[in-house]
Amino acid sequence: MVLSLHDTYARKKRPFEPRDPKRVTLYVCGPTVYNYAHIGNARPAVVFDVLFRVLRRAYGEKAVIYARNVTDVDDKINQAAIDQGVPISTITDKFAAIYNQDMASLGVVPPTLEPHATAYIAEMVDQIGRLVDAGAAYPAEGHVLFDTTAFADYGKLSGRSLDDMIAGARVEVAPYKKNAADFVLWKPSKPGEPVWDSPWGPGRPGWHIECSAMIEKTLGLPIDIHGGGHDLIFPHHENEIAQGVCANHGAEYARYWMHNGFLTIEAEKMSKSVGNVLLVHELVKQVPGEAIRWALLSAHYRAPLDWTGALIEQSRDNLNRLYRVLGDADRELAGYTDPSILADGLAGEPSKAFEQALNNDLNTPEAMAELFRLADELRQRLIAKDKAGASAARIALRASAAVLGFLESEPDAWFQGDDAPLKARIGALVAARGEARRAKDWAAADKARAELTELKVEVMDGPDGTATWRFKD
RNA sequence: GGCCUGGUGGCGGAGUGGUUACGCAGAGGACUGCAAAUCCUUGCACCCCGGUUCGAUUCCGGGCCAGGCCUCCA
Repeated sequence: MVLSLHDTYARKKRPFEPRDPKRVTLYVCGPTVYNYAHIGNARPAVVFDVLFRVLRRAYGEKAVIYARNVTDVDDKINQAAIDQGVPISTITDKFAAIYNQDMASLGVVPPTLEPHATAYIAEMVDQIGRLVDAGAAYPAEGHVLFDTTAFADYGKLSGRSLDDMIAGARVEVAPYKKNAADFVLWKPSKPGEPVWDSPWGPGRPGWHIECSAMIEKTLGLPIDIHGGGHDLIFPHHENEIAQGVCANHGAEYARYWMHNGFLTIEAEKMSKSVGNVLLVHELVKQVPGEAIRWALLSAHYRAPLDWTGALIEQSRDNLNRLYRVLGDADRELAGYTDPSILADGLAGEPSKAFEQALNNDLNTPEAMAELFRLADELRQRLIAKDKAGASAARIALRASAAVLGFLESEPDAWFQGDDAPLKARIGALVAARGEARRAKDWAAADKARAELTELKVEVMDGPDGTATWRFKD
């Protein structure tokens, strides 16, 4: 089955056909590194991580080039540097590293390339120069502005006309702009801000030019897929197209545009003023990264997602269910050697239904429902004592889940953590309870269970005094 | 005001022109020393109004509601 993706530009789902199946290119707008990433920042990172994984499965690991930029020149960064009295790089290095750590904790695999804006200033200056030469940009009072009337398709991605934009302009138009909708490509730096030389005077690049220059340099036009948050469609992506096309004699810029929906917190927009900004850095201390990832993928990527306490609880419960089956399977199948694995040495393939769900514009909720069907299949095989069938089901479940970045832990580690001394203590209590149950000393058995409950441990008794246990959430 | 999303059962959330999503929570049963886990059974839905149709939650038109963008914002 063919992968089909919703293209914002075409406003419909289209079969995905890369320009060159041996070199599939994906670009996603990454973080501005001046602060910790919040859960809203994490959504595109996780969504496009899934796309990256799907593309790599389809075209091969080496065939997919995924670039996610790091914006390290920006007003907010400058302000943070001034506030803290440190060089810009102190801020950007720190938060770029933290961003990568946080994303890794959510199971996001590193992109192929992570271009930093400050490493591509020369390319930006070059692209601005070509825009000026092409008559699509003009210098004015130390700035260089893009002339939006020079690009006939300006507004096509976001569905706006220039008239709309002028009518809707809520900001005072700078006097040096020819048209209200014109945007900055280059601007003079204020004292104390980072500054680079350019033919139009010292200064720094505008925000939009970063991405188009880096795309041109790192991936080459046209790229196959450009992704980002829904809120970036206008003006950021609209402007990128204008720059990329006009600087390259009308060449195509990106062949598919994908945008993930907005995330709210308890039905409210996340903002500092509301005080509901949820940092990934803090969240991963409270819940497993996989559960956060599950929550982010539990809605289709284009749909709005409301982040609530109930959502994250439910996500953890969902994973618990899958890990429980897996744990039972591991116990039942201990010592069982699967002949199919020996035969071809394959790690296993996801189920057909699972792949179909993902191929249908990354329908992660349906794919996750398929994980439950596979888990159910596994459970039924275990009940039927069908070891070969159970083994096959376990492989399908793990292989499918792996495409989404789930079930990456061992079940015992998921439920029991890695605190060895504590585990030893719990193990002793569980054993004591088992002894008591064999002796039918119910009082002693209940006492051991009560002590375990105090440690937030749940015991699951088996026959003959055997038992498994896990931490309650 | 313009543009873009979305509106499904108690909750989260897919999908479909006419049969089950799936998960969580709830109810009943089995199992269990009692539990937990597990299994079986089960109730609960498609924003409103028109239209197309034998038949619409699904297609078309209109409306209402919620969120986002139009200024930095994923």
